[in-house]
Amino acid sequence: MADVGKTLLAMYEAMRAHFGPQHWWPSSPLLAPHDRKLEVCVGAILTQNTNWKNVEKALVRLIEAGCMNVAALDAADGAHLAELIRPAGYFNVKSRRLKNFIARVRQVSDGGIDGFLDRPLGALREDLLAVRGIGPETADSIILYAAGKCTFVVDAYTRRVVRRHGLIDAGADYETVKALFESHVPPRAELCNDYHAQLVAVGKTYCHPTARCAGCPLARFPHRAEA
DNA sequence: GACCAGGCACATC
DNA sequence: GATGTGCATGGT
Repeated sequence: MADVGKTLLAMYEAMRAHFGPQHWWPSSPLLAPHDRKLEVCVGAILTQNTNWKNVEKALVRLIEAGCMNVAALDAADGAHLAELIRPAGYFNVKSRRLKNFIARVRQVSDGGIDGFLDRPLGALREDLLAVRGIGPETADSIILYAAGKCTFVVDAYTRRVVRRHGLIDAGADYETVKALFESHVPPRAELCNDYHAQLVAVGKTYCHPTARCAGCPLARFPHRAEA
């Protein structure tokens, strides 16, 4: 516990050296630049408890149907929207969640996704969390990857890695884990972005109940082997 | 055929 | 306030 900040940065450097930059959003080639931010928002909702490959299929279907814009999503019939996003699973609930999100966007910024996102981080986060179907992880994903503002996204992988490395209590909630990173890691959006992606890579490849620590870029940092 | 994947809302205890 | 359950597809 000598210097948590140094440890967290060293862990990041080790992961990045091992996996290379992860190029998470907004690097998807699916859309023209002016629609990219909306695509990220939609993707953040569709990826809830869902493999990203399936989300991409749903995003392509929305784009091909001409629905990847605020007006079209707002006007779309819920059942039709559900059918379009079917490959991403949970299509009925996610259709409602998308409609809830779009309604909030129109309410706040008179229709534009840029106007909605380009506001102070606190107000934006509060608005997102008020949408039924958007929890803290999805809200922070939108803030970081769509709005490009610096916030730390915490997911199951993040929790598991910091817990195993003794950086946080077992019962720590979302905001506590988020605060750990935000109080020790330089507040740069690119860093928040790639750090989260690196943690996911470690979590998928090494840091889970059945995997071994051998080969993990974080193996040289103090940790427990068990889940 | 079981299990998991870039969660959240709601019911229940 | 902690824990359990439904939502649903596609890949391994």
